[in-house]
Amino acid sequence: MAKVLTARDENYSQWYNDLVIKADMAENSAVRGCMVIKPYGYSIWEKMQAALDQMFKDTGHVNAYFPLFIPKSFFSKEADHVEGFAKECAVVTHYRLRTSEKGGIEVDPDAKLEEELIVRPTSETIIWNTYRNWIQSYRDLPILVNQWANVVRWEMRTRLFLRTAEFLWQEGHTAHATAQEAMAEARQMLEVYATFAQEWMAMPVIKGSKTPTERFAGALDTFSIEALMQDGKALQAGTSHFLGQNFAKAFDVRFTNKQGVMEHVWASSWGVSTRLMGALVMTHSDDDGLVLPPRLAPFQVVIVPIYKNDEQMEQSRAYASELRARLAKAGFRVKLDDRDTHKPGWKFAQYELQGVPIRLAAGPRDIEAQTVELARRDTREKQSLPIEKLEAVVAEMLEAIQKNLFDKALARTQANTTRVDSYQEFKELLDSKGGFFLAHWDGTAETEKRIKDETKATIRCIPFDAPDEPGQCMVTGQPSPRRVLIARAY
RNA sequence: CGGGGUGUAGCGCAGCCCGGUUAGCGCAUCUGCUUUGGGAGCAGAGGGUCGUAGGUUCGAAUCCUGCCACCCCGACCA
Repeated sequence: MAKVLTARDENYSQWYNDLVIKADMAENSAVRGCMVIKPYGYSIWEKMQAALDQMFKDTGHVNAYFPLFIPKSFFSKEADHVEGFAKECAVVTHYRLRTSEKGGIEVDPDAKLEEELIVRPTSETIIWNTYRNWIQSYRDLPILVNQWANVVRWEMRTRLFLRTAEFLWQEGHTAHATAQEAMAEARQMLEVYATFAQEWMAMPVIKGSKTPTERFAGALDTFSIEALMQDGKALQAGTSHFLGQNFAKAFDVRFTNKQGVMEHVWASSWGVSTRLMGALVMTHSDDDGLVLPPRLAPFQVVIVPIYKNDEQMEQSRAYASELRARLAKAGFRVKLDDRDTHKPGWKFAQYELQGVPIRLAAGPRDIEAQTVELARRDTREKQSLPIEKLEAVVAEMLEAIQKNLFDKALARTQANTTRVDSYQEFKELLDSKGGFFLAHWDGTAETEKRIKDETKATIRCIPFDAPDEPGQCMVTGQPSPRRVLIARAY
């Protein structure tokens, strides 16, 4: 088969770029740093959205929508927050164009905005400014709102899905009467993300707390799920934040508690973005293309009819069409590709590139024997299946694929997680093997910075499940209560 | 923003150093015939302001200057 992708071990990032484009997920647009998400890619994103949205609803959240534009003054109200985002904000300064004397159009200098508007890089400020009007009493709490939206962060260097100037995401913003409640919310939503990553994306993750330097701008505590990609680099797949009373104080959001005392509200926020698409690609796919977990695949099964002439074409199409109807009726997402404009071999390769979990092929031999050829994407196994077993085998196999993908990714993550006790050993293994490292750290920002400057690796998180294990910092020898997760990251 | 590179058909490239017929190749597209169980073959066809503006020259894709765009490597980041 003709290779259309760069092999992973030849050039991993080239492989990723090729794959996203060849699988028809997304492409670069006329706007620098912004991508076009194509229908196939968007369909995967819709599957993610649907699953997450249901999980949000199941945990008591409701959706709302806040403006794309944020008055500049809002940003300056929370010092850490403004500093965190100032360098990557797009700003709207004018509201009108006019015809230029030289032909074409130009910005009308007379249409300058009184107050410039920031295109949201995140919505804490506009939302907390709004919450002020919604909250007077403890009876108004909690507020559990999520929004699905686009945000803009003017990045220097971009990559499809992994880092784009504009991206799609959801951001949850909650308001609570107590710190405990807000913290519990942040922790709960991280669990939701971990469950989604593992059960839907088949992507194992490590849950933990960020160090103070890696914290979200304006948060008191940031939690994340970290996944290990096939090239040995970590990817932060979701975050939640305990915001304390920072935004409530900045926007003067207070409530009267049960004792009749005025208090500032406690907050959390949490989000995942289209970056999950990149994580999905880099977790399971191979040199022949995308490999999708069945629960997120736009099509779980694709059927390709085989024929040599018009008569056979009609027969194979009818046969395949029946199979399609049976599978659809059984509740599977199934596509019949009976186009006569492409040959079977081309279709096989294309659907492998697009990661369809199961492919069925049916031709004269199958009609004769009442069978169908079934091929599974993850293991490349093929078998001839009597059609009476179709629904049962497909159901079983989709579950097997979903499980196999997770098991393989988990085994890979575990095999590439190394406990190290010396800084020298860490540096050597980081270059030769990569992956996650569990090491002792003295808890200081200085040591953290030194590791980052010298190795480009960062402390990804302090894992929740790290056991108490007193030791000595691998860099300074100072005491450390437990190991932290370190890796080079996207 | 620093360093490097590239702009030629929808995509990928050659041609440029050393200026000179009608700018070429692969893939893709279109037509016809043969094909169709792993990315088909043959024959034919269409498609170009050579990034852009100026300059040098009898003559510029080719030489010179400015500008623009994009890519790669750094610093920053979900």
